[in-house]
Amino acid sequence: MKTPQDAFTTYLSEKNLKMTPQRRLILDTFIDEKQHLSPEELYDKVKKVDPSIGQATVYRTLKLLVEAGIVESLDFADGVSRYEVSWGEEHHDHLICERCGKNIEILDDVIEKRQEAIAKEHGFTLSHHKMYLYGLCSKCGRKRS
Amino acid sequence: MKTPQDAFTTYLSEKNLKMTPQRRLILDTFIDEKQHLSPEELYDKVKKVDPSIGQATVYRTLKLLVEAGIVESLDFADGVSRYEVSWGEEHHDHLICERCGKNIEILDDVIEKRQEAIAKEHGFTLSHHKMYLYGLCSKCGRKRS
DNA sequence: AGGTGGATGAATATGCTTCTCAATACGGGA
DNA sequence: TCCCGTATTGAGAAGCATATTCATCCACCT
Ligand SMILES: [Mn+2]
Ligand SMILES: [Mn+2]
Ligand SMILES: [Zn+2]
Ligand SMILES: [Zn+2]
Repeated sequence: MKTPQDAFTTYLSEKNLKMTPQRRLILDTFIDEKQHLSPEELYDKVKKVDPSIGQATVYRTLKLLVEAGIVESLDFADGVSRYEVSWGEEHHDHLICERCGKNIEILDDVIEKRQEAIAKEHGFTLSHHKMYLYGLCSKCGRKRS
Repeated sequence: MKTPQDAFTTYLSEKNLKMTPQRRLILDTFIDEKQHLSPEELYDKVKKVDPSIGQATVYRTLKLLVEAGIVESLDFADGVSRYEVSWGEEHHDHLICERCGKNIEILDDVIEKRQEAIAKEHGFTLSHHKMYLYGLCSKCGRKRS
């Protein structure tokens, strides 16, 4: 499978857009950080390599990466949007501790199949879904204040 | 079971807060509209009855209603927060058409049980979850542009 | 009546995200 | 190589939903 970088280059040229040093740096930095990053956090990382970069460019590039199907946007309901590199990765959902923020990636075939079935029952063609499970992890559950 | 209004009154007095005409009007209006309302939409409805009401009061009251467990906040990824009255209603999730906005409430026992099981496997105590299925409804799917 | 604490509306502030704009970089053709 | 059109960029301003501030108001108790 193509690397995310190659996929991005391909996507850009298809749209008559250009691969630039800034875009390359932003994607490379994102891939290095295997995390659920907010635009601001990614901007901070990128600035360490190229302090002249503007945060508008980070927002714009994230938008492009989502359109290109290389990155997915997440929603942990913590006030900022978050992203993760999804290219070449298996789909998964998230189990989140509301106290400490611990975040576990989960995947359940039974659920995924039922989601498809439910959509079909209603005549829908499913394009994607979001599922977030919120609760307390074992550590935080014990010392519940 | 208590009505949402009674539940709200109870909650307020427990917290040494007061039931006011504004709060009563906001909840009554919300209950009349069996919809997924945004704060702005609710504000517009309420203003028709009492034009002197402030939108800060709508935001504040919605927050209280969520805390009281009478209302739930939703996230349809359309740029605004949305709410629905959940008191006395069965939990459900949503199936959303990305083209026309059609919104179907769904509930699947298999999924709900698996969610609990997954959380347990990871030592989590689940407090709640969000699940949104996005796609195209039968109408919009046919005339795909 | 006077006092106390919550509630309110208008205005202002906040925080994340997007847009505007002038300057710059790039790439293909003369 | 120079020219030209287009895409890109960074800085700052603007948008937009939501939260907060603050002076006033009101309900209730003594
Ligand atoms: Mn899933
Ligand atoms: Mn559910
Ligand atoms: Zn935890
Ligand atoms: Zn539709």
